[in-house]
Amino acid sequence: MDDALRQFKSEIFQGLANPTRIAMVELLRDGELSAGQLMQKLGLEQANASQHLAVLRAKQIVVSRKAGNQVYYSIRDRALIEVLEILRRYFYAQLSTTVDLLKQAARETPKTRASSHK
Amino acid sequence: MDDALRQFKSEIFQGLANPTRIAMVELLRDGELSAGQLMQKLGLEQANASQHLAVLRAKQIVVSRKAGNQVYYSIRDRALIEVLEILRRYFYAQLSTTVDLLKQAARETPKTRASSHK
DNA sequence: GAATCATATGCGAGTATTCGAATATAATGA
DNA sequence: TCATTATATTCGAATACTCGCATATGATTC
Repeated sequence: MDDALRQFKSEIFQGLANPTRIAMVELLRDGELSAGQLMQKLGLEQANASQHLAVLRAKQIVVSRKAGNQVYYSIRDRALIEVLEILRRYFYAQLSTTVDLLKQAARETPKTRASSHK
Repeated sequence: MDDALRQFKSEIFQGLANPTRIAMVELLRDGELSAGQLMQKLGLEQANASQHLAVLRAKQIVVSRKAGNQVYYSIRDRALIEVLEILRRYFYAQLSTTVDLLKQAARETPKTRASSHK
């Protein structure tokens, strides 16, 4: 039954494993938006936006609500926002580590900058 | 520069978008393990384990430490454990919602169980 | 009903992932 | 040096993803 959980997690991750879809989820952070609004805000082809939304739906990341002519999307669970937030902090932690390493490398080999790493 | 962050996030997600790799990260939760230990605990082909570990390395999810003959892996940042933990809670929340829906459906159509949802 | 707007789906090409089998490398010990 | 152990890399086939283009569906308005 643990397998089911890992399967579930990996599908969530797969759903989020694309920058466009992450942008969509981030835009939905503060409330629902229609497919058209998402498409416009992200400058996507209509079909492409719809395909990405289909993935997010399939992976249970968003839910959709039909209102007349259009379809409104919202995040199914705030937990996912929390996940993105953790990764944001992680990113900056990583970033400063990297910057520190670069600074250190620069100090150790001050003559040439950018000593190509293979 | 927000694009870079989304790119980064999506790569992390891509790295975790596979049940085997999730299992690896979970096994590393309590400390480092060698490639061989991971392979054995998960019953993987040696090459396959190594490939998955390469992905986890490439996506900056784990770090490796060589000790003599073998290579020990550990999680680069506890944040990732936290992410998995959030998804675990999310999973059970989803699960009970689903169970509730099924119970409700069963109550509404008590004669036949499993009215195939297409 | 016809025209239109919002969204979804199907198709095909290009690219990326995943796996097992085979091979390569690197450290250890005889 | 040779053999052995631990790990990594390469290759090829199968599968999956992503995109643009074309087409389909569904609601609204005339």
